Amino acid sequence: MTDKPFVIFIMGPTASGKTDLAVQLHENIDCEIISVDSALVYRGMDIGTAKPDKALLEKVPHRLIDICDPLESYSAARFLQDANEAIKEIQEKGKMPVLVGGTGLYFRALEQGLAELPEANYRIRARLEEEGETEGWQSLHTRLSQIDPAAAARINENDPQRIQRALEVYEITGETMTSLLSEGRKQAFPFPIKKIIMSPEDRSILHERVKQRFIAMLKSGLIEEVETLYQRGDLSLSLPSMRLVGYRQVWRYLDGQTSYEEMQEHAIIATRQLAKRQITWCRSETNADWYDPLESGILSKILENLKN
RNA sequence: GGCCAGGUAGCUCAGUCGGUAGAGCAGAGGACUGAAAAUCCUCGUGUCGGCAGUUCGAUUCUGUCCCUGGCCA
Repeated sequence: MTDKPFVIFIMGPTASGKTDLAVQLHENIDCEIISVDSALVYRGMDIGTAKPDKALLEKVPHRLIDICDPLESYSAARFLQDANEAIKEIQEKGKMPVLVGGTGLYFRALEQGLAELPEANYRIRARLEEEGETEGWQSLHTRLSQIDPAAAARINENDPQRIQRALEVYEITGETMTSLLSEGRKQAFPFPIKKIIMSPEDRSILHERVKQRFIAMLKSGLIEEVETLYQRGDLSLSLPSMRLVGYRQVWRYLDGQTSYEEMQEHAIIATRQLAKRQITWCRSETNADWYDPLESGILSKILENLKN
């Protein structure tokens, strides 16, 4: 429909109807879909991540779904590489890439690039983790403030994950995170982007959808899905995959730490909070067109919009 | 019907030896560079169940009524 190789981003909170829109676009324009969602990459985690079902994926393939085992951890950097590759392939076929998902960091990494930082080193992380547990994270924060005062000022002393990362970067490279970041982001996105944000105007509607969706997940066998993962024996709550909204709560329930009712309530709450964070991320997007999924005739508006 | 324990923020509760009250959770806003569905930060006025009494002053003490739970009939 156009000669310019632009791409479409469809962003928005969980349960907002992003996937439906992507599928509708697929029916109307010559495009292929790339998932931008850190949760959909894991194999065997279908119900709890509200992944499009097999039949739909058959009809409308999504890239970057089911690409790693729950034992692995995916990352923004891997996404950047995978997504760029997928975009290239799709464009070579003369089609338009449509990227749809809820992971703000991945969209931003793709659009603006990432700085040249070292990749995670799990040996160092494990050691820092242990030091954090025994000495207290405040103590590691103090250590960071001696190495990289600017990073320590930016990172809250209660934020173990970022303290750990900043120390890790220094241990691997001998350079501070601040100085590496100051060199700037590499490989910014070379194509024009059409950003579409799907988000209900009325938050309470999103809350209700989240609740109904989780109840439906339980009915379709979420407990059994998590039980299969639980019984593998090699997974644990410390893994990113098992910390996902819903999985974490069901895992604790299977572990006997919470009742069924608590599990359900906590999972719904965690999903609401996720949606809120995703909306916060969307608000900081520039040049985005916002649509309310409850509004009628969105598709034709968007198709019209894409012509310009 | 009698006795006992309660009625304080959306929820669970703390507290005020009488000077109109604060935690956790929820919720809202924000941050975000190889874990991001992660990890953090900020934000607390509510007829202290109703009415009356004592008092300069009552959410706090007294009386009474209403409601909830428990025990006894």
